[in-house]
Amino acid sequence: MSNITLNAGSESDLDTYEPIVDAPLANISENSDLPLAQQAANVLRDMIVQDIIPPGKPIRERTLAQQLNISRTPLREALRILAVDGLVELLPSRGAIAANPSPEDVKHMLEFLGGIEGLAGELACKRATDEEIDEIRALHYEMLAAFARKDRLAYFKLNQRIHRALVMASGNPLLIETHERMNARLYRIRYRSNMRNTKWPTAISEHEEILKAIESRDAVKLNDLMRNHLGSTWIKVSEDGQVGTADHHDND
Amino acid sequence: MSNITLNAGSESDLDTYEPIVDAPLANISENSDLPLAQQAANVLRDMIVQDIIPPGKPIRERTLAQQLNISRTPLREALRILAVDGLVELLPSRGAIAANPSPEDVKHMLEFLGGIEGLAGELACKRATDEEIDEIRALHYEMLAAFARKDRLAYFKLNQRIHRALVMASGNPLLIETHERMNARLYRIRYRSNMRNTKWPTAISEHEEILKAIESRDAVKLNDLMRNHLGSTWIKVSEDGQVGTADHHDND
DNA sequence: TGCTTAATTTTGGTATACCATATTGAAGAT
DNA sequence: ATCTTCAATATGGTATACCAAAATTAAGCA
Repeated sequence: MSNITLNAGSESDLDTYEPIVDAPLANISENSDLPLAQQAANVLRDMIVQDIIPPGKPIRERTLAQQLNISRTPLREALRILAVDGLVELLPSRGAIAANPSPEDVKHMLEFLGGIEGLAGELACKRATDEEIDEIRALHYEMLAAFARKDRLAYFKLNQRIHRALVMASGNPLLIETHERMNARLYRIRYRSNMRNTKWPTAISEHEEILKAIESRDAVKLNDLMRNHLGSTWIKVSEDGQVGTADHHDND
Repeated sequence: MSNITLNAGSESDLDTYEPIVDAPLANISENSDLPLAQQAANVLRDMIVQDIIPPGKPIRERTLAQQLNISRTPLREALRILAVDGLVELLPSRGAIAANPSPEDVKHMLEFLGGIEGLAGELACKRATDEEIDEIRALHYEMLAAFARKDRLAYFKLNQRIHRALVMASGNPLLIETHERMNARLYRIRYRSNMRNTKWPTAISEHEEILKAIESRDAVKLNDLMRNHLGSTWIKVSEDGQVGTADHHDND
């Protein structure tokens, strides 16, 4: 039984689960033009993605609303939004918990994400501007720099940016949005996987091929590469066994 | 300026826009175990998909809540859900309107849906059970029957069922869900397109090929077929010009 | 001591009240 | 007659109140 709380500085699980270092949380401000529900959804999304709210953890409406200084109404709307996004699971008349995907779920998600990236890569080969490709190349070399320094965090973030840039270059808003959402759902898992990954050189060589493919605008090749690129993530994840934080019937 | 109202029996636009005949609307019942927000989302989804609420039409919370015999709270939650689904557009502090995709949007959606179906088809070739393929074959022949009778409505529904069955056979829940959602967003448009389609025989021959591919479990072939199968829809849509019901600054 | 059951508390679901902003319509000035 | 300005109204956004169903705890029984 773990005891992860909403507050930073909680006690257990920290030896096995390093906190995810990331951008600061989105914050809720009075003078934003966005409705509170939307702002709350953004904050909550960050909290779940960054493992501040770990998988399976019940989300109590009153307490969380109080912490965010909003009422339950916009918070509930935010929860509905995140449920459609797959980051929150709504249990009928039993409230919400942070999504807790099974290993099988993760396998499906990675397969799906690979497919999306493959499609996007194929389209990107046809539609990317030369400037977009230049930027991808630049990111690639930045990533190599992070690799050389063995800076796993920097590597991870650059890796994400490259994939994102490739998908953006597809020019299809639905691919972009779908990619972003699925990425959020997998972020936690891939982050952990990245920090432990022993097959780093393999990933690097795959990326070399990806860069070559987009540079030569080889659509079929890039599709295939990106389709299977995430496979290594799955191997890592499955080797590590643990995917989520399992049951969270305890807390606070 | 059109005058389509929520109530049946409205006046104009009916000569150019036949109502979409479909299954009865989901209904809101007291004794359902689903929360009202979820039920309302289902009803609203049907109303939008079936063009009872036409694209661009403002959705007034109080009036609609009254019509559905619920309060604004669950209705608003439903609107948030549908917004994530892309069926509703939320204008900040100006409420919600039924989604009104531009021709460009539709083009992207069809491209995306084709990609999803291609991926699903490829996986289906590898994973479909023989029984699933049998069922697809059966649906195919039912569809041919509808074609022989020139029963466009029956044809359309069977066509949808075939595509759905193929995607289901992929065994990937995310592909299935994504397909279903995108299908909902395109339903209205494809329905209209189907009712006017002049290249019916072409579609039929494509379906013959699709059936052959899944029967022989030719993954690459089926991917390609399904990927480009929807292209004809776009040609039709773009030829017809009008995609949505344009502006709806008037109403009620 | 362990199990069943009843009282209590917590929690999610829904309705309503209230507020601020946006929209509409009327009045007045040019 | 047209534009401007201001009041009236409608509408979305948020908070709160209330209820019913769960979950928890306490009490009673075997």
